[in-house]
Amino acid sequence: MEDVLRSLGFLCLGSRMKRIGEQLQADTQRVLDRLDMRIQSSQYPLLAALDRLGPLPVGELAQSLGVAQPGVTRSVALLAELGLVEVNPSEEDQRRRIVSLSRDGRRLVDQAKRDIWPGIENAVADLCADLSGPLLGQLAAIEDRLAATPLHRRAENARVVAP
Amino acid sequence: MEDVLRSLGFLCLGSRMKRIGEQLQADTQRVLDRLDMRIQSSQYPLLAALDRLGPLPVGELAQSLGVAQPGVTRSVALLAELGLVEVNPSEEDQRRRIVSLSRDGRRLVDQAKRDIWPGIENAVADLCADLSGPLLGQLAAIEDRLAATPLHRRAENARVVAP
DNA sequence: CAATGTTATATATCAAGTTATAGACTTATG
DNA sequence: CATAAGTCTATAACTTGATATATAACATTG
Repeated sequence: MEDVLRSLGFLCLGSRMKRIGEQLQADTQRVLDRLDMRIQSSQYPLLAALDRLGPLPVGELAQSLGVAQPGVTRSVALLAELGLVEVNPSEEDQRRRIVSLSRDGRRLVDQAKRDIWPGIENAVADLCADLSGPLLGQLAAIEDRLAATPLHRRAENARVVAP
Repeated sequence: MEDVLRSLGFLCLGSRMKRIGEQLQADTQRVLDRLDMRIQSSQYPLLAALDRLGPLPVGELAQSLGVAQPGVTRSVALLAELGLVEVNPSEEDQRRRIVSLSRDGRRLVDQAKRDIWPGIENAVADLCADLSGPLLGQLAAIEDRLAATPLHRRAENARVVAP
């Protein structure tokens, strides 16, 4: 069966990148599920942002993640519910709400940085290894490789190779 | 403000590709809005699939687009509502419902192929022109270029260059 | 050939993004 | 200094993807 998005090339590049991104996220989720993590893969970037940049107001968090503010408001509400982040009003400006990692969130991030993220990063790096040339060709190669060996298998192998 | 997804590299490649895809779709939508098209940019791949492959049952349509079947069922219902596709039960197998372009759908696709898609394709090709090297670098270049000159501006220019 | 299993589609629910807008607070100005 | 304008966050409504499951039609088999 012809892959129409691939055939259409640049015309549907947006749909195609979205599709690849979704598959990567879903595969990553599988890896996390096996490790008994209780949050969605899509929440990690927010936690990583707080880890890298320290406490941030909602708007700057959205900007640093490159998403719209309401999405961050919702994610923050969810993570606060789980006890992974804390939200405090800013002292200088009562409109701003400063988001920071809670103790549990700190622990989760530290564990992820040590035990989980390296494996995922290696798996994705493996997936993209030795790619070069035009973008569309690289995307096709990624799709083919993912179909041949899903990410969670690569994560296992990668973990063996990089202890 | 640091772009966290970019800093995290392979670890968040899925989120990042999704983000780029969404921006491309949104920008494409802007181009279409200006041209008074009444459907969403995300529906075009389905119409293009029917155009390329002819009438197809729902499942094969999903497969050719690389998305899950319920998404196609929903899109088809929407496009049928708009009168752009028709759905008929298969004769051999009463479970299958064959989707095809209606007369209006045919006309829309023909018009799009003639007047609209080339401009979009050129704009995206322009966006990706002269890219080479590692994937992450190309993605960063695309993000930078999109930020500098949004797609709808490129579409205008591309149309002038390629009559 | 009835019962069981399989397949195709529809439906329900969820997730995570979007835009538009409202409400609270801050800043600027006449 | 009161009011107007602006900024920050939350909420509502929508989009578009996903998975899980129900239903209906077909296929197989004891």
